[in-house]
Amino acid sequence: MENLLFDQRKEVEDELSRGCEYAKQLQKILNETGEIIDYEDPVSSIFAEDLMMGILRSFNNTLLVLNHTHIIQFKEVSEEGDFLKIPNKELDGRKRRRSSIPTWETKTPSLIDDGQAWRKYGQKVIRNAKYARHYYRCTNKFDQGCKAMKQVQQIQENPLLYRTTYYGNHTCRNLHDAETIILDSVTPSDPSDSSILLSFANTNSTNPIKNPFLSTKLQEQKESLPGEAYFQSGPDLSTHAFESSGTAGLSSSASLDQLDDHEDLDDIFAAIQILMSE
DNA sequence: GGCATTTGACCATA
DNA sequence: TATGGTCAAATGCC
Ligand SMILES: [Zn+2]
Repeated sequence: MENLLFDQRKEVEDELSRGCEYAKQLQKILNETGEIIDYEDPVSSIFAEDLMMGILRSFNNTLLVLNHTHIIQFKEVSEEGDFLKIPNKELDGRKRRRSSIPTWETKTPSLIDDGQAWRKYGQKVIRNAKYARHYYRCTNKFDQGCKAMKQVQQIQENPLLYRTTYYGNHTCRNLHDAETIILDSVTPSDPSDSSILLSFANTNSTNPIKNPFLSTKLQEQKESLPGEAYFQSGPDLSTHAFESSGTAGLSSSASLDQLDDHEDLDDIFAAIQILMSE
């Protein structure tokens, strides 16, 4: 028992350290000090995206270890074809990107507050699907022109499972309390001191981080998405989830040509530019 | 009043 | 023309 806790703690610490490293590197890239990113250079593009995925994955894994009742699978959505494709016509301008390629999706046994402000704008019964699909857009769509969207759909009952598909990235900022995530630049001094130096500074001290999947708070849904946010999972299940989520790893060797169609990078860089211009 | 959700109508696309 | 995505009026919540 004691050992198990110890092992888990080790895993948690490793994941946190890794996430911290990713975040630091990413911060280095995004830092106000320089426009290091060459927006035309696909290599640095991939690098930035990989770092982001690394961060998310590390925090995800941490969550799995800490609370194995949550099973979250990340799926990096490359153009696997399962999804709606961009109309193959000559792009007819860069404006109307109706249904574009999702940036990523997760499957969770419960609805998760990803820390963003979403506004529901539709709900649709999907043919051949048992459960309706729910459409959300960022609350700041109009005041800040944020194009982030997501769709949530229950995909099975027992075990309860929801799929959340994200489209685009947030270009909005939380004006009121700009929740800037500032990584403590202090070097991880003493490894024997088990306190991991992953500190997030925050202008206001109420809510530490608004990071997807760190919060376990259940919200939304009243009637349509049946509540019953209750589930159980055996220990093996969580272990499996942990392994499977680790399989992907960082693949910065992803073929470059694949990314050509990856318009979503535009959105990422739009967000970065906004971040840097402030 | 100001914002969020609900829900049928409307629209774009294949 | 069927399906999925979005709009917007009605409604609800604080
Ligand atoms: Zn946003």
